[in-house]
Amino acid sequence: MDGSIIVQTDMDSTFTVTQLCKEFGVTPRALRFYESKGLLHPGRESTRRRFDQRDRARLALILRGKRFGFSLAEIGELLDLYDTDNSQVSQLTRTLEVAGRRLEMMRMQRDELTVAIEELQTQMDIVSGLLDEKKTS
Amino acid sequence: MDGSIIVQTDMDSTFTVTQLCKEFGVTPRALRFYESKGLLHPGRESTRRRFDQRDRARLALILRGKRFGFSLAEIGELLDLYDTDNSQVSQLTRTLEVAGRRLEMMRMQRDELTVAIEELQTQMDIVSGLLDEKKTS
DNA sequence: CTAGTACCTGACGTTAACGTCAACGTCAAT
DNA sequence: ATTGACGTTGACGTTAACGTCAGGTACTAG
Repeated sequence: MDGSIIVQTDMDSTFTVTQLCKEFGVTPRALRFYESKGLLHPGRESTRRRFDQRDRARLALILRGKRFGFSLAEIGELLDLYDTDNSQVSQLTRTLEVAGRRLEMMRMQRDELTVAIEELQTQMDIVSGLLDEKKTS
Repeated sequence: MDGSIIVQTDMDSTFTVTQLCKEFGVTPRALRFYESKGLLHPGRESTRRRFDQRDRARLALILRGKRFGFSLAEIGELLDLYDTDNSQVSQLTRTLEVAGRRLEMMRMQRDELTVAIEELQTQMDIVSGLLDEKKTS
């Protein structure tokens, strides 16, 4: 023996479905769905999926993108841009374009939401007033 | 003088599909959909729909509700509450409950959106910086 | 009688992002 | 040999709020 406790030949980390699921709080179905959409490209270890660091990173980006409200299609596009060549000016520019549009939409959404919140609050105040009258009568 | 210009026997107004559609900017399909969901109850004039003031008012409420992000199901519930007896304390209370929950959700949504906006802005700034470096090199 | 216009009723299609089976494969442990 | 844990591939189901036909009716104008 070469005297070492051989625990893992590849500590270089590769993950199983459930590992990633637990870590990111998603379902296996979701991972498979992302793969089917070309967002992830796990290898196989005799039928079973094996995700490497790159996939892990991509998954993180996917979930972050979702939080931003990007659709999976948009996320896919952005991931592809990252892949091709991160340093190309045109790619970065494109990324900024897409992100910029999303940002604009998010701001609009937020503003509309703010207006709606205020309106609803007003409505509720009115009803609340009515209710008080009823009670004190 | 009551010798007035008699223009319409029923100025008491009843509307046709297209009239309401134009006024509120919705499609006939939408009106029929709302009816199928029990949100509107137009009468018939030999197959054709006739909407009265009450329906018109309900439609207005429906659309307002949508702006607030209520689902049609929730809107239906609220409309029913209005119908049964608008003055009953319990109904008003229920209305406030439902609206309160919605308001809470809207605020959460807005807050999350705000965070996401800031994050995305940060990301963009970073990428933007990268881009500048590339250009000035 | 014939257009034309407005309207009607089904009923299937759409979109996103998975959920939910069913049926089967792999591998370590018993 | 068998049980379990874990995983796999289809493939159809779900939800909301309508869109989009196809094919028929009702009534007015000419």
